Amino acid sequence: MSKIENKILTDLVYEKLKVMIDDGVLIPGQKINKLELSQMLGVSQTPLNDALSRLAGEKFLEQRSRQGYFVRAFSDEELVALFEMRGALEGMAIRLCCENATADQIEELSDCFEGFIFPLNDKSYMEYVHADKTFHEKLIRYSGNPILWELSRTSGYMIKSNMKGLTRPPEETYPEHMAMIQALKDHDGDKAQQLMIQHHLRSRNVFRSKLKKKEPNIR
Amino acid sequence: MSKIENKILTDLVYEKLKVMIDDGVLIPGQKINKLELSQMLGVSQTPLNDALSRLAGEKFLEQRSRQGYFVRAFSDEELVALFEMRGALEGMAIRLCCENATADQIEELSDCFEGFIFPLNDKSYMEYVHADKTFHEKLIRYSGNPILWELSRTSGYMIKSNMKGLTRPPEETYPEHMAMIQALKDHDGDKAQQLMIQHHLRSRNVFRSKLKKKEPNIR
DNA sequence: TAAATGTTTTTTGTATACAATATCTATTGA
DNA sequence: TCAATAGATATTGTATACAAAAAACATTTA
Repeated sequence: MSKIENKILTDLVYEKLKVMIDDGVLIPGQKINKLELSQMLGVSQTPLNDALSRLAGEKFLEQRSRQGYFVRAFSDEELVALFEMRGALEGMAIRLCCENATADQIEELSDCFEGFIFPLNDKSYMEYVHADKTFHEKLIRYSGNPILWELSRTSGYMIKSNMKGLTRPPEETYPEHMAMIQALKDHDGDKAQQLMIQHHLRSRNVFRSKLKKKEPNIR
Repeated sequence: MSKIENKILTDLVYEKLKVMIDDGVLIPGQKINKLELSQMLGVSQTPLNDALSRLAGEKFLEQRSRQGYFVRAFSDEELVALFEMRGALEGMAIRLCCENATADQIEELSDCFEGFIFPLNDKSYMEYVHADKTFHEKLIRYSGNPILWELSRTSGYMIKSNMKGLTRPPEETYPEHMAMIQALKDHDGDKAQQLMIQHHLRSRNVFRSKLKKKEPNIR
């Protein structure tokens, strides 16, 4: 039997704000006007403050002394760092999946990318975006590591790096995903981890090359 | 010229609480009495609340609806997960060090474990504990990844897993550290990452074997 | 015009009050 | 003696008020 929900206002505000960030109602870099926002949500400033602090702890927001809260924006340099982090975490996740995931779960992961025929049309492109997201999410869930799972749901880092669309075209990433799925089926943790790390480092390189083009002008 | 500090009360409370958790004044599992604590610190409940929320976001505390805040305690299962996470993150850190760290920085990393002669006496054992901590910390700093660096300073996961003493004896970990340092000097990122992951997974196994001994009784 | 100064407005950060809820304690009945 | 209930106490969660600081605006001066 499911528990009766008896949530606290703070939690409701917290969840609402997270959705607002996810939906782009609150834009990266934007200043949060506490008074305005609390009136908009129909709550006092106290539960809003609590929610804002928590979101700052989770890196969705940034607090600047005496200036208030701002929606966290990631520089190109930080985006590079973000993909390195994801490579690390998801690399470990897929390794653990090789050890812990059931046959059914591996089947499910494999099914994510079933039936794509290239070149993709607009509809199947959208489906690929979705497949990509669920694949990486399920990997974490089936890794059996509760900390990774918690991080993926509550860390602004993980969620924000997942938000923007694809960084590389499906033609490029599809074979990489296939190779990972093969490694999963072979229960080859070392191989799978290597592949996942490479997968994310290649995405990182997209941002890093952007960065390098800028730098010379600054010097 | 250094800026004049004009910190907010919330931040001071936040930092104080972090020290209190680190020093064991606040014990894992313990309930936080807000009224008592606010009086102890000589502040009102508002800045305390903000600090508590932030610390919950960073996973130092846990908030249970209508019961308040508790110092976060990690089960054996979560400790296993924690070391898997550290393996992932520090594995990436050492890989990046192979790419980005300067010769001086690699020298500095190597120096951490200079001059240990086995068997260690009480004094040199303590020095080894310290060396271990600084080695892993510097790796993250010299990786050039600002997100990893931020995480290592503000994530309850990272800090808490670092708090307890050594999980394995120096005799066992010393050669592992030496191998990593060699890989660093060779700028062999793949190798270094592999070694680091194995290093932490072995520590994980210490907790995992504890877990397995318990399980059969539950069934 | 543009920079510097002074004034007003807005917004933050903090304290405090209070109602709702949980926890503890005492009492009753089996 | 123990469990169940009712009452008292403590603690949380929320609203509100207000001082201090920042931001915006207007005014003066070069």
